Amino acid sequence: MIDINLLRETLDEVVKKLKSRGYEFDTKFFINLEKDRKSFQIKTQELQEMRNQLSKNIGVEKSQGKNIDELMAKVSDISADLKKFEISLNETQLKLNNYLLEIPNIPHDSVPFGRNEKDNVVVREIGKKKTFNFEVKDHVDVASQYGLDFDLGTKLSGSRFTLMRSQIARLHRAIGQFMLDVQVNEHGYEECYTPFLVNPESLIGTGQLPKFEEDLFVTKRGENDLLYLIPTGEVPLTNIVRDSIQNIDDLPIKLTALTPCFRSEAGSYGKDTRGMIRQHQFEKVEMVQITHPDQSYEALEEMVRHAENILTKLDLPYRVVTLCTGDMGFGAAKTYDLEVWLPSQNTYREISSVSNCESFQARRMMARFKDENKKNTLLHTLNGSGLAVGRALVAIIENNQTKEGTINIPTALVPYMNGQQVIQSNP
RNA sequence: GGAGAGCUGGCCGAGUGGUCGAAGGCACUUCCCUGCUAAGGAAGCAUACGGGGUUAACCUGUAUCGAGGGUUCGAAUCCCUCGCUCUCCGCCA
Repeated sequence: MIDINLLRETLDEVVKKLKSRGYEFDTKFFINLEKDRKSFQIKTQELQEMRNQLSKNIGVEKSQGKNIDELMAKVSDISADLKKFEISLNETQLKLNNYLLEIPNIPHDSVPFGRNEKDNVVVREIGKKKTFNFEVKDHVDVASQYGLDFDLGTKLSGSRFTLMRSQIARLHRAIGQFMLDVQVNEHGYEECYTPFLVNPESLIGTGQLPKFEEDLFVTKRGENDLLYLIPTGEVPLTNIVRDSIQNIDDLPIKLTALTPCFRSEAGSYGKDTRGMIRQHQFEKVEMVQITHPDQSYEALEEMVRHAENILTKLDLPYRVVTLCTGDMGFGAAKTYDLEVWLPSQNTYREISSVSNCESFQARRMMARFKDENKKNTLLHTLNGSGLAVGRALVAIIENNQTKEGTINIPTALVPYMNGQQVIQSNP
């Protein structure tokens, strides 16, 4: 949620910035609503003040034995009047709030302008793309013989679900464990195990609700008792600080978790239908940092390095891109994507996304800290993948395939594979 | 799933219809006193939002005693619904 005071004070500027990311702000709607809100609120509070004062007088005069009928009648009138204004005020504030909840974050000034992913800016390309002296296969063709099974995934659940078994299941587990260990042991994140089902408040806090409900899987107990499957570990990790006032000395708070992620991907029916690039369920190691507002952009760069470190250790070629204004996610002020090289597609594909949400989520969550002057101030929240496990598996399979159809296991993962170095038919 | 108890400010804890945003204590901050062992004294100390303003510091108002409704001139206090916590029984990994 963006700061309503920014809208009140610098409306034109905010509207312009939102437009740069493709959001049309309804200025007229907002101004009218805000005008209503103000008049209703002033009137309501005025009447409340009168009522409180007169009611107080009733108590006093009653104890003095005076006749209070006239006063009571008067307050009664005020209360009736007040009720109307209270209802109007509530309705207006609800409307205003609902509108605010659906406005995306304001892009940081350093974010390049652009309309879509074509306008993203490559920051750096790291690692040598391997050359193959044979025709490369994609991960589906390489790994089906080792336990990657899409048919059974479909049988059990439907499209975009995968069953992994034997060596591929093992490798998949190894990747997740390895990534989590690096984030905890080398980068200083606190390891967390989180709920995978969360309440609507949490999803409003991080920005998935109310606007993107169709992307979520929902579970139902009673009619109004909903829990959602987390679309990313960002949700439980970031919401740890919801409705809290943190101590400045505890900042930054660095959290990580290996969690499954569930996405209904409602708007992506035609995309990536083959293989496990785009699944309804996948695992991801998430990094979250809760920082002082002055430090969030340093933290952003640091988190990109933390994600890069994983790719480097896995010996995977990748590039870092800065997302342009038009391609950023809802809550982000600035985002870097890490894209890993996939030889079968002869292209880079997203494997990590690291964002600074500034105070956007913190405002929704009322996540604050006592600043240098003892004033409650909104925190900044950042999140990033470190990394997506399923896509890392794809990248490893494809980049490390051999002419013989075996898969070399990256050195960093060998200890997690009980010393195994190659995936092959009879290990 | 059954039975019972409870939910008040950072914490403990008073308050059962009227001047209560809420006694008292602890913790914390500043100051005073004291030559010193967690000694004494004074003051301050919740959050959100609104209005005004010389727009960081000030003045003022409103709301908030788990949440939401209701009764009432007036609700922390009475009624209803829901949520959460704890105890006992059952069940279970």
